[in-house]
Amino acid sequence: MSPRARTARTKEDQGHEAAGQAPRAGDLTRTKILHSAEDLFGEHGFDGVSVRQIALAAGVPVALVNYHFGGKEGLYRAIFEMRSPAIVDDRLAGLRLAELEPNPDRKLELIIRALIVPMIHLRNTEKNSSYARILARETSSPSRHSKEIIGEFFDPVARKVTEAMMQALPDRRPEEIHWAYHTMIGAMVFIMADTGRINRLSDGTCDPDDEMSTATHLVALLHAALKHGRVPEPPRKGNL
Amino acid sequence: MSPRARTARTKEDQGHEAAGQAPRAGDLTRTKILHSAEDLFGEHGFDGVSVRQIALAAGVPVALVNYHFGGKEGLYRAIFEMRSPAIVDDRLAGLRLAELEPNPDRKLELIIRALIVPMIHLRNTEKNSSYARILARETSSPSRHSKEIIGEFFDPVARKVTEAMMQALPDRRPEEIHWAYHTMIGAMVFIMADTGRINRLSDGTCDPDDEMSTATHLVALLHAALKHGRVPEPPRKGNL
DNA sequence: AAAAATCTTGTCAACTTGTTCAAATCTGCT
DNA sequence: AGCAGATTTGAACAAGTTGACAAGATTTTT
Repeated sequence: MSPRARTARTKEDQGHEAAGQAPRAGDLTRTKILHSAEDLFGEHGFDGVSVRQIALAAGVPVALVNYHFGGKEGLYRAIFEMRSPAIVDDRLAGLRLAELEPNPDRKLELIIRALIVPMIHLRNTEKNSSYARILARETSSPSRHSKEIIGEFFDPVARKVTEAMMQALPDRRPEEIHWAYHTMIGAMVFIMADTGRINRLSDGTCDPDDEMSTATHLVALLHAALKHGRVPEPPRKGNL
Repeated sequence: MSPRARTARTKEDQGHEAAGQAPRAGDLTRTKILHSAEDLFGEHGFDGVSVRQIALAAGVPVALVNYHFGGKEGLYRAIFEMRSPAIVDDRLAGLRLAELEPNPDRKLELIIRALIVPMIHLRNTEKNSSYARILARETSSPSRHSKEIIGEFFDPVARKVTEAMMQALPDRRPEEIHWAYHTMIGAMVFIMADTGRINRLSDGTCDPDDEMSTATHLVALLHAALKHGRVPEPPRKGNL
C-alpha cells in the first residue's frame, strides 16, 4: 500500500514551518495539490470538482492525490487542517484582548472584531481567499459531512465567543446571545462567500476586497445589533 | 424528440391551480419529480445529487426527468420557477404595507419584516423547507450559474428593498444601505440553511422551527443594526 | 556503495454520470 | 373505433468518475 497516506503530518508542515525539520521531497507536490484543490473547491464546491481537475491544475498525475492524501475526502480535510488553526488562533487572541478591556461597550466591539476580523483578513490574503469561500460553503451546508468538519474545527472557538458575549452582555438571556451569534456568523459568512452580488447590487460602491471598509461596516452593524437588539417579550409559549 | 420539453408551463400548473385549466396527464409525474428533486437538492446541492437518485426517489424511470424538464439544469430551474413567485410577491406586498406606515421607526421594521418573514415562513411550511435550503446554498455560491439564477429571480425585489431602505433612512450613504442589506440577507440565509448548528450550540434553546421566535429575534437584531449601526467616518481613501 | 524508505508515473478496472433512443402505452377527440 | 399526440418505459450511450496497482525514479539512511 502507501507508506504514509491519510492526512498525517500536516501540523508539522504548516504549524512550525520556521524550524526546518526535515522537509521531505514530496512536500512541494503536496502544497501544489493543496493550493489547486483550494481554488477549485472554493469555486465549485466539493462535489463540483473532480480529483482529475485538481491534479490537472496542479500539474501532477492523478495518482499523486491519492498517494498523499488518501483520497478526495482526505484532501478536503487537509485543507481545513492547513488553514483553520490560523483563524482559530487569531480569534482566541482577539478574545484574550477583549477580556482586558474594562469599558463594556468597547469590550463588546472587541469580541465582535475577534470573531470577524480574522476571517475578513483571511479572505483578503491573496493565497487564502478561496478557503474563505470553502468555509462559507461548508458553514451553511446541512450535510452530515459539513457538520462534522465545522463542528470539529470551529465549534470550540464558537463556544468561547458566546461565553464572552454572555459576560459582556450580562442582562441577556442565553437565547438572545445565541441568536445574535448566528446572526453575526451568517452576515460574515455571506460576505466571505464572495458571490459578487454585493458589488453588483451596490453598483460597485461596496467592495469586499476593501478589507478596512468591509470590517468597519460589518462591525458597526453587528455592534449595533448586539447592543440595542433586545427582544421585547420573554419567551412565553403560545403567543400569536 | 420531445413534444414539450424545457421548462415550459410551470406557471399554469402552480399559479392558478384552482381553475382547472386542462391538467395534462404528465402533471402528476412532473410534481412527483419536482418534489423529490427539491428534497435531494436541498440536502446535497446541485452537484451532490444525480438524476438517477431523484428519479428513484420519485419512483419514475430516469428518462422521464429529461422528457419533462429537458435535463438536470432544467429541473433545477423549474424548482425556482415553481417557488420563487410566492416569496417575491409576499415581499412586494410587505413593502407596499411599509410604505403606508407614517412612523419612520415602525416603517423600517416593516421593511425588514417584508424581507425576512416570507422566507422564514417558507422555511417552516412543511413542503417548502427544502427550497429554503436550496435558496440558501444558491445565494451564497459564487458560481456563474448561481449568480444567473439568483440575479434573475431575486435581484429585482432586492433593488426594491434597498430603495425602500434609502427612503426610510435618508441620512445614510448608499454604501451603508447596501452593507446593511447584505448583512440582513446573510443572517437570514444562514439561518434558513438549517445546518442544525444553532440548535447544537445553543443546547436547543434556539430553534429555527419556531417561526415566531426566530422572526422576533432576527427582526429585533437587524432592526437595531439598521437603526443604530452608523459608520463613523466618511470613506476617505488611504486610511490605515 | 548498498539497502530502505519515500516519491512519482502511466495504466487499469469498476462504476456513475447526464442524456438519448425506439418502441410501447395511455389519453382525449372526432 | 380509430387516430394523433402526449406520456412512459427499459435499454443503451459516450464521457467522466474514483481509487488501485506495479514498476520505475528519487532520496535518505545504514
